[in-house]
Order: sequence, then C-alpha cells, then structure tokens
Amino acid sequence: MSKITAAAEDYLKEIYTLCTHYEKASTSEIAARLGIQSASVTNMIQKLSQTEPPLVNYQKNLGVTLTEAGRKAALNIFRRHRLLEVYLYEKLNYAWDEVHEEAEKLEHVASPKMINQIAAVLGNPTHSPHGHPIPSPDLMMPIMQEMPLTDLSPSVDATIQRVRDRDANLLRYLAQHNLNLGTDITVQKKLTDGAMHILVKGEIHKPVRLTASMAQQIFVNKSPEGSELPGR
Amino acid sequence: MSKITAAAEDYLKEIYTLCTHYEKASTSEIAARLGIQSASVTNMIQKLSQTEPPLVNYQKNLGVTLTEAGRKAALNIFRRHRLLEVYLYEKLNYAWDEVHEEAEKLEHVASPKMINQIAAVLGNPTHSPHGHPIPSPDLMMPIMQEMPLTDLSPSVDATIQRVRDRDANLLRYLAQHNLNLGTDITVQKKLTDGAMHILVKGEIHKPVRLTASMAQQIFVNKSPEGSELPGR
DNA sequence: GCCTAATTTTAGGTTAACCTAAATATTTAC
DNA sequence: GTAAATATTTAGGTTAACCTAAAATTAGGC
Repeated sequence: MSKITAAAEDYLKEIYTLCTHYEKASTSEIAARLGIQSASVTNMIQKLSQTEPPLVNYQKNLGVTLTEAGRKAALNIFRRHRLLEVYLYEKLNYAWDEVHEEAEKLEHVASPKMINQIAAVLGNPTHSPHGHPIPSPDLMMPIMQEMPLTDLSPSVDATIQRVRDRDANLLRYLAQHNLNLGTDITVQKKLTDGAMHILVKGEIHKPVRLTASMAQQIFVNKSPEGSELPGR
Repeated sequence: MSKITAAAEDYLKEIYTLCTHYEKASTSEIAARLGIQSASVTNMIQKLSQTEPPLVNYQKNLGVTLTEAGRKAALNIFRRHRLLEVYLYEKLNYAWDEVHEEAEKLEHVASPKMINQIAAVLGNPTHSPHGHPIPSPDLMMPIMQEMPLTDLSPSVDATIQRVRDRDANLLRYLAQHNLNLGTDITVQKKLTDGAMHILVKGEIHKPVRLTASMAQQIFVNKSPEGSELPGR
C-alpha cells in the first residue's frame, strides 16, 4: 500500500471512466485523454500492475482494467475532485467552467481531513456542479437517472441533469444561454447532422443552437417523473 | 520567467527567512531546514542562480541571497501559505497546529484566482493563525511590533503576538494551556537554563512551564502601549 | 489468407530532484 | 601558521514521469 503518485491518480481516473464505457481501456485511448504518448502509458500501466496490491489488471496487448484496489482508489479521487469542485463553486464563487481545472490540482494534495471538513461544511453533497455523482465516504457511487440529450425526442419536457466538465468553452456557452443544471428544456428541432435547437422553459428567447458535439456532452431526465434538482 | 517548481519554492522560502536573520543563507543551514543533503542544495542553488531572471545571488562558497525577483517570489509564496492557513483555521475548523502542514502542500498548487477569492472571503487578513504577517497583494510585508518572550522581564504584562509554526507539538501544548494569540501573560519566574513559568492573566491556574526552546519560539508585545489583537 | 494499417510495446534518452562518496575550501583551535 | 574540523562543491547514481524511434503484435480489407 505505498503512496499513489499524482500522475498515477490521473491514470486511474481515466481508466475508470473508460472502463465504464468500454469494458477495457486501451493504451492509445488513455494516452489521447491524458494528452501523452502511448509508450508512456504502457510504461505506467506496467508499474500500476506491479504494485502491492496491483491497481490494474494488465496483459500485454490486451487492454487494462482496474482491480478492486484500483477501483477504490479511483472512486476516492473522484470523491475528492468533485467535493472540491462543489466547494469552489459554493464557497469561493467560482463559475462552473472554472472549478474543474483548479480541482484537478487540489485533488492530489488535499488531505483526508480537508476532504472530510469540506464534505461536512457543504452538508455532504451528492453531485458536482456539473451533475457528476460524488462517491459516498464508503465509496458507493450514487446512481444517476439520466439519458443523453441526443436521445431526447422533440417537444418532450426534460431537465438538465449532467454536463461533461472537460470543455470550459461549452460550459461558458451553456451558462450564457441559461442552460444550467436543473433547467427545464425541450428540443425544438433536430438537424440532420445531430445539431439541435433547444427551448428553455419559461423563456421567450429564440432557441439555443447546440452542435452535435455539444449535445453529446449533455444528459437529461424526462420531466414527469424526475423533476427534482440534484443536490449539486 | 519560466515556472518556479514546488521544490524551488521551498528553497526560496527558507532562503528568505534565513536572510532576514543572517545576511546570507548557508548551504548547510538550508539543507538542515529542508531536511535534505547539502549537495542537493548546492545543486538547486546553482539552478536558481541561472534562471532568467536569476532568483538568487550565488558565488561559490560564499552563501546565497535572494535577488529582487527571488524576494518577490518568496513573498508571494508566504502570502499564499499564510492566507491558506487562515482559511483552514477560520473556514474549515482546523486547529492552529494543523494548518501549517496542509498549507505547505496547497501553496504550490492554488491558483492566483483561488488566493484572491480566499483573501476576499476572509476580508484580507494581515496575520496568520500563528501571528505571522501576510504580505499584501502588492507584496508589502506588514511590520511586526514584537519582542522575543525570552527578553521579557518577570512581572511585566505582555500579549502573545506570534508563535513559530514548525512545531505542532509546541502549538498543541500552548493551546492546551490557553496560551493563544492575543492571550495576556506575565513571566512569573525565569530559571537559569532559560526555562520559565508563565501566568495567564485572569486565570488562577498554576503557572505554565515553558522550556528554553519553547520560549524561544514565542514573541510578545508589552501591554501598556500595544494591547490590540492582531487581525489573524 | 495475406498484406497493409493501426496499435502496442521495447529500447534508449531527458529532466527534476533527490542521494552518497570523494574532493576541495574555509574556519577554528592551539 | 598549520593541522584538524567543518562546510561546500563536484562527480556520479537513482527514481518518476515523460519523450522519440524502432520493433512487435493485432486488426482490417478484399
């Protein structure tokens, strides 16, 4: 149980996210997402598979998955990261497009005590400012009830539940057009290339245009049943 | 003006403090205070003297001083460190013996924006929880009016103004005996080895014993003139 | 099924920040 | 003033985390 370095923590996070999507995380995908060369990834993965206990399952050319220890470590980092995001947003007046970058650095140095205090002061929030679930202190991940905005049919009422946090420009654009977490919306029109026009409920403004790649980063909840705002 | 690494920041802080005491900082003193080997210090100093602009003045075997750029950088780090300490103390319920260690890590990653927000939320404090002065945004260091407790004559009323922050055990001991910043005290008796007995004003408890090395880390203000509490 | 393309790994190199051991300066002590 | 003690620097080594280039493996196209 030696100390996990900041770099290793970044790998674990990416492997976690990739594995929720694809079963196994490939060397080149990890490299692309971390913005480094695949050779470096192979290298780190080999190290992570030789720690005691191992953090990843690795066999040459076959992709990586997390071990239970690796999964726990990853959940812990997500908890830290997302609590820090909420804290910056709620207590230090950060905008939601600014919190990710700062949390990315703080998560590697904040002590368990600091994370506990932050969670306590915030009242144990369950979701980040972008709607990502925050693992509980015993590392259980809250279940999200959501669908991709791209799957929402026109004229159906829905609420914005989650937005990916990597693209600060997107987050700024959404905030500018009043598309925030909890905002009720409808798809007015879908274009053939995947772009769409969105109507914000209760506003008479002209519709907000979203490109396909923007829409892909937004997740919603159909209104009738699930109209509660997540705790942020 | 390339980026100053975390390790370099630690060197600059130590060189700053040593230079306020001794004119020049010696390799071995820096090494002792950072808990590393002198050879490593020589190495880093040579690098710090070759940056553009140089951060330290260095000539073989003659000790180091900070350049103006180095001094500015050091003051900036002290500002960050001490603001973070106040923040942890005031907003996250840290005890004063816990803040130093946490701030030591956070200071290297907190962005200028974060430091600004923290300063604003706290109302621009001028002193750390241990009474150390916090450089202003334009890096002016508040002037301290204080004397070493070891210089205080028995029976003279004084107020605790500053305590060095490196020794968490000392800080805990002081807090346990109600010796906090702003506490009014008197020296009851000085022993020959430099130890002393302290009376806390307004308390009927038996005197608090301080060893010489403890007393050396405490700084006070004689009461008549300067009885204001520092802003913390 | 074979060949090309893409992916992954190996091999060797770089930088930052430490280390130890040995060499060189400097200071102190008598 | 010289020898012994102390301080500083040099030289060479280690580890973490990246890199590039080349070799090996796997996958896709027809």
